[in-house]
Amino acid sequence: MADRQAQREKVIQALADHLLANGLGQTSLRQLAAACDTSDRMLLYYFTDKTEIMTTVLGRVTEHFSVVLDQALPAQEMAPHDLLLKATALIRTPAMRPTMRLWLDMVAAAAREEPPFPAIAKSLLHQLMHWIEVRLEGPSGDAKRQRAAFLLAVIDGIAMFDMKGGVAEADAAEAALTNIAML
Amino acid sequence: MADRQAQREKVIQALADHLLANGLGQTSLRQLAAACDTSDRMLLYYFTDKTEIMTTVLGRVTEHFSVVLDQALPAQEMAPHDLLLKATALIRTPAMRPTMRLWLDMVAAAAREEPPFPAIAKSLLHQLMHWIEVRLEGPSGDAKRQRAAFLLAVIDGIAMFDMKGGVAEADAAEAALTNIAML
DNA sequence: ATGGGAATGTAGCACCTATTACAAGGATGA
DNA sequence: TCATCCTTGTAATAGGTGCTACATTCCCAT
Repeated sequence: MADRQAQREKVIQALADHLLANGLGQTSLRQLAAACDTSDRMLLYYFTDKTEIMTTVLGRVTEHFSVVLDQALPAQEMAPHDLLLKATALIRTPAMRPTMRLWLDMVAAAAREEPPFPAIAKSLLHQLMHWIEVRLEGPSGDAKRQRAAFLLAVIDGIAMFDMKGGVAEADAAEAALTNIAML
Repeated sequence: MADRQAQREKVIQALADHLLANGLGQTSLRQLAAACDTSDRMLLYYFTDKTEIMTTVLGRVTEHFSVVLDQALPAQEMAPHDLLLKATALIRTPAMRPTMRLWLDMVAAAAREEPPFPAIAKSLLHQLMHWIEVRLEGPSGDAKRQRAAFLLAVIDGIAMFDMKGGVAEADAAEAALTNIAML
């Protein structure tokens, strides 16, 4: 019998992949179990709760998300405009789509005050804000935080177009970015 | 017995309110029935399907949404900057919050390719684009469409902050709007 | 080899889901 | 008055949900 801790680790990875591929819609214990080739019984042996499963797996996903973002764009200050273009292009990458879709699912659940999603969403939001602030040139302070929030809104808004089936609108908004100036 | 058509109409209204108040999370037939003071049995007498219930009610909600938007801001051309400020303030109104939350739920469901949401989301997206283009000064064409898409991305992105529990970030992004210039 | 504990399977619980079959109420036209 | 049809209730279907009780198998230390 492979020892419990190792098995649990494999399950977390498999479930992370499953959530990325299928979103928060197909998450009954039986479906999750099928996705990682075990039984619902065993899932509740590795974890105490369905809640613990979800928080653990989603925690893993968001960790990975942060790492990917950090590696994709060096943590080096740049002009707002450059950051806007690069971050938007990065986040609209096909490889990023599953992650963004899952992120959207989580935000929706958070907006509906469904634990544990509000906490997860807020935490990831702060991480994203930090990711931007680190890469944004200029002195820290309220002004920088405001610019960062604006950039994140734009990037997120454009990514959201893709989720709505509005690829054309996303392309259009991205094209418009070249004509934006931030004072 | 109040005639079927009239009763059906009342039910649609009550369910629209219920969805606005509770999102797409609490939508079992029994819950819907309780929300409009009838029985699940009767819901399936007024409508053929749960799907028909949802499409009808959500259609009503989006219709109402469009009307509210049209009435809140006169259909008159203005500078991009003005439109951006006014639309953002409008959409962040507390009264708008239920609608935005439901809209978010629908986008999430659409992203997960769950019928009938992709169609609904795309349609509403086009309505919003049109709403902006009508109010945006300057000649029509690709350039205008791009600016409109950008504006919608910003507005939506800021509204999304509120959904994530990031009121502070939404405020910050809104404050940053005064320093944005569109060429 | 054997006892003990960890790992896993089987079966079931009580509850929820959309939907339907059947029957009964109630009004309405003949 | 009676037959008919529109409306509504009751109850059941077949399946899904998170979770648990019990039993079994398996490995490892003694």
